Amino acid sequence: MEKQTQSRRVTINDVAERAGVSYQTVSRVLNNHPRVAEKTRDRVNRAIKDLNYYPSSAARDLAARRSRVIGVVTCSLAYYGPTQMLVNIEESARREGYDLIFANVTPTDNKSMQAAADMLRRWAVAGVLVIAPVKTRAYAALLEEINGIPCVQIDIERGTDAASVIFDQYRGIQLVIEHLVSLQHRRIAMIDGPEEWFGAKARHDGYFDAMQTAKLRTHVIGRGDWTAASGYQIVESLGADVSFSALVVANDQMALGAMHALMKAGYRIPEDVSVTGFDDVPEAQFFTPALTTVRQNFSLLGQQGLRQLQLLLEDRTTPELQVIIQPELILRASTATPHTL
Amino acid sequence: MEKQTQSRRVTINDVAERAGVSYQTVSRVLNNHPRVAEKTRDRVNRAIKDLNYYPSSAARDLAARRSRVIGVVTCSLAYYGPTQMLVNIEESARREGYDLIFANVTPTDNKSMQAAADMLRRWAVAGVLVIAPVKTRAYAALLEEINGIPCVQIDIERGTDAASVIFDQYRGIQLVIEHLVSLQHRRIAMIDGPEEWFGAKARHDGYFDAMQTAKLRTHVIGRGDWTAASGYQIVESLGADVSFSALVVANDQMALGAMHALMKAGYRIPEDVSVTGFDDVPEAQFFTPALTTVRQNFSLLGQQGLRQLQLLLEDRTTPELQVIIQPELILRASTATPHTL
DNA sequence: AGCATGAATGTGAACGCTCACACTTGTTAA
DNA sequence: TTAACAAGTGTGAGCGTTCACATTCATGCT
Repeated sequence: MEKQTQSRRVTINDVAERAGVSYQTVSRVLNNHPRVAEKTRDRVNRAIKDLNYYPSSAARDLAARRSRVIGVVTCSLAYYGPTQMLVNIEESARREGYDLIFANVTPTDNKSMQAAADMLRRWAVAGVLVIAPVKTRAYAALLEEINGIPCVQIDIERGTDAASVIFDQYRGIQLVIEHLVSLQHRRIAMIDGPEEWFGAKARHDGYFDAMQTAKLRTHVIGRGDWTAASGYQIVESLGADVSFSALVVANDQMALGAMHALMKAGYRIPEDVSVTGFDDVPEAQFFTPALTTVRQNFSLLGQQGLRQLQLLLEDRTTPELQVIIQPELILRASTATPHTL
Repeated sequence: MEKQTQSRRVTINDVAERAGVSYQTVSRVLNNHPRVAEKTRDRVNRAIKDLNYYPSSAARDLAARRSRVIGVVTCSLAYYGPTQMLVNIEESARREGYDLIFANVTPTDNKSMQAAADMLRRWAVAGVLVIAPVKTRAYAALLEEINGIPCVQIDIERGTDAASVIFDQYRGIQLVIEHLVSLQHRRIAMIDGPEEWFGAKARHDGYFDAMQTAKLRTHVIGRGDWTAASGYQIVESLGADVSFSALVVANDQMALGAMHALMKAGYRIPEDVSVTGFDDVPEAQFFTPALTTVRQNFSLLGQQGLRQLQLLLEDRTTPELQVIIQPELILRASTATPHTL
């Protein structure tokens, strides 16, 4: 590795000169073109190493009129789910040789959406992955704005007529209800998540339909905002009116808050009330008591998201429009047959 | 907004033609050059809107030989801290008009570091923010590799001789010890975080020095890996040997696990044992009992990180090399004067 | 021997922008 | 009156690549 005398950038021409070939041959080596003699290839790679050369992505994208950048639009990175999605998408993308440019948006903020769309257009990204767990006008505007750019939506409404990857959260809650029913629970209440979230809707619907199948009365005691605080408040506001033996909560954090409030009110878990969560955050196992919950495979989600996008990029057509990933019920200590029986 | 007949990209020339000016004038408008007549500016902006024009960032960066992209290198996005840092950095960067390209690395994995360095060089980023809470050879290699690119390190060793922003975690733990001492605790034990993490070291040192100041014996009962599981195991492995009235845990998750194990062994918190955490994750308030912990201002961290970087970009010199952000003690229900007194 | 074939390499132009400079005006000061 | 200046605008070149095509050279076939 030589030091450069000037701070001028090392270009493909410098490499070509050193290797004694034309710039085009260097370009071929860079792009793994098959018709380069082994010997030449070695010589070029040698020169690249020696000069400490890095191809300019900006120049490549400009000249090739296509980019190797994927845009990721996320929201609500404060929550467990979206963060996991981002990390796993990044991993998949890097493995496939894409760079990631990323924008975090506020689902209700048109400004942030416009900024994200601007960025995606300016960089002429090859494709976009939008994590859109919420239904808002701002999201619709974003999708409209990037119309024409291959796009896969993550964690969106089931049945959406667009390339997407989702978890089967509806089924996830059904697994929970089936489990509780098998434990002899008959009075099963629920705490919903925020109305605008697709996931909250799916979990709600799963509860309703499973309860109907089991011929049980539904009882939604409140709607939280995913935070432990809201779960706590909903249970606390119930006062002495805990007329259920099991409480199905739409996510782990709210379940934590709910358990906290139940125990404060003198209820034992699971002896008096069983509680379940959703997401299986890493801490759930160590809540008191350890939480029965539903696990989602984020790694698979990331992979599938990128795969869908690549299919779109290749032949502009997807075999399955919506990939649905099945969740897994995780049994722990917060559920049991009620003692009142 | 007109539809284009061809899918050819709208360029600066198209805008120029429509506005009846030269491309250079359009460029001036794009870059807010002062010497453009108001009327001309309006006409150009009009044309931009009409044609739905987005300047090509790739072309701009190439021509200008400088980029408006900032690279962010993160690690351990599974944890609360790094995620918060990323989100807040993104917000600050966007506000200042930078785009963010991002790479998540594994601190021990040289491959991932090399991939990150590659990306940063290929994009000729204006600057880099490295979240480096761990001391590893791979990180050192990364910093070496991007030598020459303005770089601010986040959450790094105190006293490091490089532009950086950190939390005063040493002081944070001291606040905890002072609090416990004021509650009459004398046998205060600690659970450390993983050895390679700067934060774990700072928290450990803060404990040692504060205990010495209070003339108390130190007692480290174990070293966890930040997970609730490890906190649980450390306390569980103690068996009946709980010879302390207060347990200072290096983060909230491990504190959760520790509390779980303590309660399972029949100890009441805080009556028998006080427990404290660190980070103030959103759930900490709803642990059972609510956790006394230390809060860190991530928003400020993001702002300061970007500000440091901008100073580096502007005059290549920083007034203060290391910005230190003070933490805040959050008192909750997991600490009290011990009943044994 | 002559010629098509394919592998390996080279050449000019283009991608969409910014930079440095040059050019037109109209206004001000000597 | 005339130079000097500043405001506003335009022109040529170049950033570091890839693309389409052209060229060279060895090889095998008739």
